[in-house]
Amino acid sequence: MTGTSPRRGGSTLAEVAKAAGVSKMTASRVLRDASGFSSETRDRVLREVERLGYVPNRLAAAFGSDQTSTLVGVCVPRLTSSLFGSVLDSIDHTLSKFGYQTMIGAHEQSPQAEESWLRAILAWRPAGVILSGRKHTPGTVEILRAQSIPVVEIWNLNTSPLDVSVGFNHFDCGYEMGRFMLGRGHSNIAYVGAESNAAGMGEVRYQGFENALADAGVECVAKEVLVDRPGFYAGFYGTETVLSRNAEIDSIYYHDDTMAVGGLFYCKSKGMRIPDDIAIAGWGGMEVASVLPERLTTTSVTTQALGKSAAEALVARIREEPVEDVLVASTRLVPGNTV
Amino acid sequence: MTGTSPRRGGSTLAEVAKAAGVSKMTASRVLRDASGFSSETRDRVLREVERLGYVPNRLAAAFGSDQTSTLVGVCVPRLTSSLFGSVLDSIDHTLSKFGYQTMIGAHEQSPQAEESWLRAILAWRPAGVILSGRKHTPGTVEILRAQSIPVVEIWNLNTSPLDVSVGFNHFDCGYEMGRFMLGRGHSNIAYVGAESNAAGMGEVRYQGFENALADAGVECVAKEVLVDRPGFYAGFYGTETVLSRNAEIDSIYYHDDTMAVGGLFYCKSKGMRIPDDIAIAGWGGMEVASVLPERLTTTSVTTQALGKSAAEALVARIREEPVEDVLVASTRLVPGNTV
DNA sequence: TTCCATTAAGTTACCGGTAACGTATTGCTC
DNA sequence: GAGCAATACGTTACCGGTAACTTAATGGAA
Repeated sequence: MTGTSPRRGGSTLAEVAKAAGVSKMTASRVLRDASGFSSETRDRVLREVERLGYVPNRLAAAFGSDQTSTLVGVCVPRLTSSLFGSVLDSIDHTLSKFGYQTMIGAHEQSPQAEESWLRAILAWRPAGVILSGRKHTPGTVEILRAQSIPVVEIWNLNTSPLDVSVGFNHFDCGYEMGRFMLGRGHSNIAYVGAESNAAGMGEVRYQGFENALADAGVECVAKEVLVDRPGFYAGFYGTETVLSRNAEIDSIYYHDDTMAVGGLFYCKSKGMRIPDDIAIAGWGGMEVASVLPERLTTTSVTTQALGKSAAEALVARIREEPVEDVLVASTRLVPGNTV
Repeated sequence: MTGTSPRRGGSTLAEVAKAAGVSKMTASRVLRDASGFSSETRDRVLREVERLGYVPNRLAAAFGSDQTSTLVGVCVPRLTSSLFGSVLDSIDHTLSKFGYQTMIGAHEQSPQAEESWLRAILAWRPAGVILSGRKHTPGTVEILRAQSIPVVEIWNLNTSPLDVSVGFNHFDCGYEMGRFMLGRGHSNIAYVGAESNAAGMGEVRYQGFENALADAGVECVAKEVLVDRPGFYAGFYGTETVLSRNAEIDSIYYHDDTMAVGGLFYCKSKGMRIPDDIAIAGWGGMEVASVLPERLTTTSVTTQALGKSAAEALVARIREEPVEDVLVASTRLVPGNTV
C-alpha cells in the first residue's frame, strides 16, 4: 500500500553517524550519554537522530553487549485478580522508570507452568525475573542456579529465598486473624478457600490460622478448599457446602475478600445475621469490601509497596548493589464488624 | 558465591554443534525443525542440547534474522481491572501458544502514555502490537505507519482501524441499555462514570445511551463522570453526588458493574428500594454481580473471546495471512431485576 | 620546551544466531 | 552410464549495536 516499505525499524546508528559526520561509536556514546564527546558533536548527532526518526535497536544492544539486557520476566498466578494486578502494575511502573521492559506470564499456581514459562523467558536473556509461585519445581531451581540470574520471589515472605524475597507474612496474617476471631468468642470456626492448581499462599495463611486455634486448644471444625479460582462465586458456593455439612459453624475465615464477600452474600441470602449468627473474615483489604454496608473484617495489604520494593530490589541486584535478602511488605488486621 | 559463573546463558549453538560433530547451521536447522538433516543427525544434536542444557538465544535469533522477532507489545488501560485482566490473560495465553512473548504496558487512558510506551516497545522490534486506547496521538499513528508494523486495536470496535480492530460495540451496548431502561418506564435517567485521564470507552457507551434516550425524546437528567478509576468506590460516591444534586432521578446507568455495585450499596444504605425507588444498570457482566441478592441488569461481554481473537488476528497479520479488518466480540444485555 | 594526563574521537572485533549459497553424495530415469 | 534432482550437509557473510583498544589534539606542570 505505502509502497516499498523501508527496512523494518527505520534507520540505523550507522546512518545517523554518517549523517552527523562521526563514527558509529561516537553516536553510540552520545545516545547512551556516556562521556567522550563534545557538546557540538552531541547536538549534531541528536539533530540527525531527530531528523531521521532513529529508533535504537534494543535487540541488537542487548545481544551485542552481554549482561545489558533490560528485559525482566514477571510471572504471577493470574492476571484477573485485583491484588496481583496492582502488584504487576506497580512492578511495571517501577521497572519502566529504570528503563526495563516487563514480560509477563501466569502460572495459576502450577509449578510446572512456572517452569515452562521460565524456560521460554530465559531464551530472551532477561536481566532478572520475578516469581510468585509458592513452590518451584526442582527444574526451576536448577535452571535459575545454572543461569545465575537475579531472582526476586514475591508475594510470600520466604526466609530462605533463592536470591531475594519480598512478600507478606501470610502465616502471621492467618495467625493474627485466628487469635482475633477466638478473642471475639468464636469457637466453631471454619476455613473456606480455593486453589486452581496446587496450593498457593492461602494455604500458608490457613496454617497460621490453624496454629492460632491450636495454641488455644481449638480445632478448625471444617476446611473447604474448592478446586477453582478464588472469587466471589467460589466464596458463595464454598460457604453453602461447608454450612450444609456442619450447621454448628459460627465463623468462617476466607481465602480472601472476594470469597468473603461471596460468603457474606450467601449467608445473608439465608437470613443469617452477621456477625451474630455467623462471623466472616477475609484477606486483602480489597476495594469491593469498602462499599458494603458491613465493614468486612480483613487484613489489608500493601500491594503497591510490594511491587515497588520487588522491582527496586531486582534492579539493585542487577546492578550488583547491596540488597536485603528478605523484605517484608506490611499487612494490618482491620477489625470490621463482621467478626 | 557459586564461584566463577560461566558465560551468562550457558552454552551456545556452536558448542552444541561441535559436540554433535556437525556445523552450527545443521544444528540450527534441527532446532527450528527445518528440513535438511537426517534423523540420526537430529537425535545426535538433540542429545547434546539436552546434555548441555542449551537454551537458545532468542535475542540473537530475533536480531540476526530481521523480521523474525517473536515479541508482541500489549498496552491496556490498567492491570487492576478484572475485565482487562481477563483479556490480557487470554491474549498472553494465545500468543504463547504461537510462540510469542507478551510485553505489557498500561496507559490509564492517556494517549501520551500510550505513545511513550509505544516508542519504548518499538526499540525491541516487536512483531506486532495490540493497543486499547480510544484515541491515539498523531505521533502514535505516525510511528506505526512509519514502522509498518501489524497493529490490532482492541476493546472498542473501530470501523476504520489503523490495521485490524477487534472489539465490543460499546455504542450499541449503551443504546440497547438506554432502550431497555426506557422500556421499563424510567424517565429520570442519570449516568455515572469515572475516567482516570481522557475519556475511554465508557464515554462511547454513554453516547449510545444518550442517543437511545434522545430517540425517545428523553434527556439524560444528569451525567457525573468522576476523575478517578472506575471501581466500587467511585460508584458509591458518584451516586451520592448525583443523587444529592437531583432527587428526581429514578434510574442510573453506570460505567461498569463495579461502579453499579458501588452505587447499589449506596442506594441500599439510604434505604432505597431497587428497582422501585431507583433502578441500576451496569456493564461488563462481572463476577461480583453474580453473588448479589439482586440480579444486576448489565451487559455481559466476552473478554476471553476478545483476547483470543485479537491475538489470533495479530498472528495472522504477522504471518501475512488474510484477516478480517474488523472483528466484533459479542455482548449481550442481561436483564436482571435491578431495572 | 618537554612530558604527561585528559579529552575527543576512530578502529577493530565480536555477540549468536540465520539467510543465501555452494558442494558432495545418493538414487533414479532414460 | 550419463544426466539430473533431491538430500544432507558445510561456508560465508551479515544483522546493529557495544567493549576494548588505539590515536590525535590540547593544555598544564615541571
